[in-house]
Amino acid sequence: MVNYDVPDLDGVFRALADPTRRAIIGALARGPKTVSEISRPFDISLPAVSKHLKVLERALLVTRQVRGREHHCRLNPQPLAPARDWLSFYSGFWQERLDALDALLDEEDQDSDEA
Amino acid sequence: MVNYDVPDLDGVFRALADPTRRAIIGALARGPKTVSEISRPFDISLPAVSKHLKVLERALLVTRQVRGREHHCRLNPQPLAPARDWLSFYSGFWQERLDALDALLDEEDQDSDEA
DNA sequence: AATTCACTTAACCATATGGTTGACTTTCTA
DNA sequence: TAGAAAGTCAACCATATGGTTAAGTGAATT
Repeated sequence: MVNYDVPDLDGVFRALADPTRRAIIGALARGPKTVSEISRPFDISLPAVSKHLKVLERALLVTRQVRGREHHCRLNPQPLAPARDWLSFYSGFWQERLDALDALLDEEDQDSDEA
Repeated sequence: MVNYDVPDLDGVFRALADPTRRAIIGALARGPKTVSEISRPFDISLPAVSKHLKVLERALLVTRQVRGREHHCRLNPQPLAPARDWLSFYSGFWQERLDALDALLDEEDQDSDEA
């Protein structure tokens, strides 16, 4: 049983950690595509693309609709949001605050070293 | 030779695809820590933590400053920004536009099926 | 009915990952 | 100066990843 309540950051980040899969997402952002259409620009075998799609599906980033012998894949960007939020939390506007804090802590460390 | 111009999305996303490493980042966001301090809350061996830190360092997310026998680790959030930007591009406000486009393409597909 | 097309599955390979324990180096301390 | 402390490194293990080719399944075409 998979837990749909807690966002699967592991799966999403792992899915994004491959340039081929990111490119697939980029392609699907322009609209749904069949597996063959997806695989066309890549210099790898169809089974390799099939595996990448399975990883993306496991992360719920891609859904598949079978029509006859064609599998139409579509991007589902929803799971990207928690990942983006996680990253936004740890990067961005409060960076300076962190830097200032680090500098302060460094001074304190040096003070205690010198004491 | 490592390319510092192009952001290493692979490395950053791979580094983030592990809950222990994300927790380490969370801990370091509260200030620099030694390796022992970092490893304390975790139920894994010190070498395991050491490996995680190496992955984070390779992604330039953590820097290390050796003082005597202690290694002080510090979070470097910079590499998170390109990852966050990538995610922001593919999730967020223009989601609705994509949904509308998908729906439109679906209608066209059905039209051509029925023709 | 035979063949081609769109895919998946299976088996295999090399390498990476995440963990362990044990040995080692270096630094601090009693 | 002996020993403890902070870490890394090395070797090992099980499993995952990303790729391949070959075979299999089911739908369209001729």
